[in-house]
Amino acid sequence: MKPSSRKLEIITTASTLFKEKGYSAVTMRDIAKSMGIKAASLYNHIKNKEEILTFIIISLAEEFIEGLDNIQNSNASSVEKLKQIVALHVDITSRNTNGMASLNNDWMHLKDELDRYLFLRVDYENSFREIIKEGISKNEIKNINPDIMLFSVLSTLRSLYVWIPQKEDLNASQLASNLSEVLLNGINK
Amino acid sequence: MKPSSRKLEIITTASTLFKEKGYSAVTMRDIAKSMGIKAASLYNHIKNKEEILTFIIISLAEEFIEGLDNIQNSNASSVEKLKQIVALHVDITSRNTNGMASLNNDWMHLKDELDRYLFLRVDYENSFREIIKEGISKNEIKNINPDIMLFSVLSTLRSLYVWIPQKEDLNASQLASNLSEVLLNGINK
DNA sequence: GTCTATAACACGATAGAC
DNA sequence: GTCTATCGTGTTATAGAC
Repeated sequence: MKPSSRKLEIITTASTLFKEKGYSAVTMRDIAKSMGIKAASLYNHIKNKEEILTFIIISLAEEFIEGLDNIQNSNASSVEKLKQIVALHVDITSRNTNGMASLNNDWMHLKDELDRYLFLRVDYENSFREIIKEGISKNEIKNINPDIMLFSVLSTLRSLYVWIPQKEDLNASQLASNLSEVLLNGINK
Repeated sequence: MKPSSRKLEIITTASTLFKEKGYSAVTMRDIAKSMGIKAASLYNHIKNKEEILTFIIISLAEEFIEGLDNIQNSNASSVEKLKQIVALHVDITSRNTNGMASLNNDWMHLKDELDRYLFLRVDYENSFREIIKEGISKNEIKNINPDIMLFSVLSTLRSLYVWIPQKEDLNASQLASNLSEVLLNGINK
């Protein structure tokens, strides 16, 4: 999908508002007011409110799937793959913190594309889990319940959108390497 | 605050719905329908919709503050304190996963008590950060940016409400000890 | 304590002028 | 491409009967 520039403007404006108040609490009038136009004018560029949310969420979800596929098909070690996943999340989130809020919190308001989103999410988690399991069997990663490790790491990565805007002094590669250290080796000395 | 049993019933019913769709997307009619009564009847027990959200969030926030105070004032080592914080989150979240969803996602819709909530949250994060810094100075914890460690651990703990209902086979103490291991010592072998 | 009825307003979306 | 005007519906909350 290649939206026109005006449509993109609507989407980015909406993303900012969705992050602040959540999809349901943001009205078409809110979005229009932020752009200095009337709500009715929005419908010359988009079909309805849902289309805005769908675009934000699905395009991000696809970016994650594509990134993980590339990592999975590389020859790197399991630990190296995990570091690349951390970098992937830092990269995508840095470029679109507002959209990441909707991906995390507003997906349940999807209609037409809800099933596809859920499929992509399960697919992503399964691939991630496989990399962890592969690391366990290759003796690179501790033999703890893989679900607990997946949950712990993924929870942190999914929360990056809250934290990155508050820490603009750290650049992406510094953040990714520090975060990899903490997630892989813990905080205990 | 000691709500009547009927009021508590409204609050727990609302919590379930708030977790599924978020505060803004849940109507008074939805809550009433779940209880088998009409929306107007709710107002015999509560002042308005906001009061429900306020009760859910503030009582949980106070529970966390009280728990962290107890941990902070103990004589345990820094690492031991961190393990106790993990157990605190597992405990509170296990007893009220629905309410934790609102605490995490719907706090911005508070009105009268928004400032107090924000104060409690900053207070909690500051106390948590102090325990980490104390651990660094006592050479118990790695000398990495404390904010990154705080963010990483707290993000995982705050996401427990999503995960605990899916893993009912693990009891609280097992989960807390496994999670402490992963958060403190990482997943790398 | 619950009901019906309704006030007062906000919502998403459309029609048609410019 | 934006506007004004408006439709049809959904929303919180209240009034008053039972």
